[in-house]
Amino acid sequence: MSAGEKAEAAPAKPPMREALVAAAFQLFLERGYEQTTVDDIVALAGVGRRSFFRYFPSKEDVVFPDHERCLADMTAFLAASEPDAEPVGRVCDAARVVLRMYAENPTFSVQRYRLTKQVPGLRAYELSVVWRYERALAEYLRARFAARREGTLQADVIAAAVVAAHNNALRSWLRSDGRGDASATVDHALGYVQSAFGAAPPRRADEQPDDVVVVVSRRGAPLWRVVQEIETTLGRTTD
Amino acid sequence: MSAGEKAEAAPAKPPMREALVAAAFQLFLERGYEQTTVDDIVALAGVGRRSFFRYFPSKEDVVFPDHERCLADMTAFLAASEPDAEPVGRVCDAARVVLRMYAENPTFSVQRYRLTKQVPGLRAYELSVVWRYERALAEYLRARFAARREGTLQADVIAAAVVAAHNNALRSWLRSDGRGDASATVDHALGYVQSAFGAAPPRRADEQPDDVVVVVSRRGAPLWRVVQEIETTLGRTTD
DNA sequence: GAAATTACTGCACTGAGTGCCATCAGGGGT
DNA sequence: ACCCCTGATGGCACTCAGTGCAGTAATTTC
Repeated sequence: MSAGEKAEAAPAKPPMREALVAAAFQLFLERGYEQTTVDDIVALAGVGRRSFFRYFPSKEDVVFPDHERCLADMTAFLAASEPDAEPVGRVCDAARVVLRMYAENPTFSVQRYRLTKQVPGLRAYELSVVWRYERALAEYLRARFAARREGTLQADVIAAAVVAAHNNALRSWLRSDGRGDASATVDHALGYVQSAFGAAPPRRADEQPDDVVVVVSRRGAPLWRVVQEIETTLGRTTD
Repeated sequence: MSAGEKAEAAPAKPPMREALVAAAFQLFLERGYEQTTVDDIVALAGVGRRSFFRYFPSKEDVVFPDHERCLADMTAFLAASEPDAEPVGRVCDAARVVLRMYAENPTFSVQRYRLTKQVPGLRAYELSVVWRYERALAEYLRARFAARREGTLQADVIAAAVVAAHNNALRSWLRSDGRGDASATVDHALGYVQSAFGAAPPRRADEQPDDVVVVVSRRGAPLWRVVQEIETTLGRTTD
């Protein structure tokens, strides 16, 4: 109302949207999500109730105001991939696009994390948001794996693993109130996925592609230990 | 519906619950989920509206009437694991517990699949159901991986991969109207996950624990191929 | 300056979900 | 038989999210 903003930076971005988000979070933080009605929000923002649902299809959407744009960004990022790019590494980079969105507003992301952590309805909504990211990754991988026999299976599994690793790192960062290094955390988590699915981290041109690795194992050790050994042996060479 | 079961197996299961599910699905199938109100359902079932919400906390829950029990079954299955069981194989078996629930009622599962596929609200609800399964698997793995450095990360990623593989196989089976072999499909999908994360099939006691295995690999091959090679070399000895 | 387009508001309505109380069945105990 | 207690049910009124429709103000366009 009283803010005399000059309309020049954003291409006619409606300030009402931001006002609604601000009013909503103010109320959510001071009395909780479920104790806040949409009428409360629009009353604080000084707008009509109908306008709220013009900008946000549901009450939950106001908690994730930028995910629609972020999903579009990620999809565009994947669509802009070079056709010979390494697929697993590419979807890992796509996950980093999402992480950047979170890292841009640490305080907002932490507030939202606390909210979604304790409101079951918001957790469920977040799942549907994350699911759309996962589907976008899986669709990209399916297209790239079309030639493989188990292409869609591998695509779905790898997409799920990438999202899980991303979320694990993201939550760990959010739990630290956004103080740690988000990029490093997520890089590490995605490195694990890449090592598991053999997305060979891009090998330098000067390396010998025909190197031979010899692994010796007692059969008494569980297989997963052997595999871990091999993973570190093979994976560490370039990391 | 017409089966005149003697009340001896189940401990006094309320028939009202079944009646509500039957009435709900009848209406959902003939006019669609969103075109059916709770009042319609209770009118057809001949019960009071309040009773519906006594048995199902929300309208969505009537579509997944047995998932609560199934989740309890799966949790119990994991809790009953022997402490030295191979963790990844164990969560794969837990996923098979869920699959069995679907396979018990193929026609019902297929009907529900068609419904959830085209109703966004139900898809979102299914995500929250699946998420609880995934969390149960992840919690089990976290406990088993407590000693590892990256235990929680590995647990989350593996749980997500198992769920993704299970869902991929399950959907493939549902898309075939429940005609194919659900177990074989899911076994194959879970085999991929096990090969990626190195879950060893249980080894017999009469084997030599001190055998030595040598694996040779060109570095040019993707890691997952190497892992597959190792898995067959080590795993085939007992399977 | 009129017309058209757009952004916003108000109002009434549907439908999900909840709290409260009345009712009715069965089971013991006396 | 009687009463009491408990648990399952039904009925009602209420809140609140979300929608359709109509009306109004602001901005653009000719």
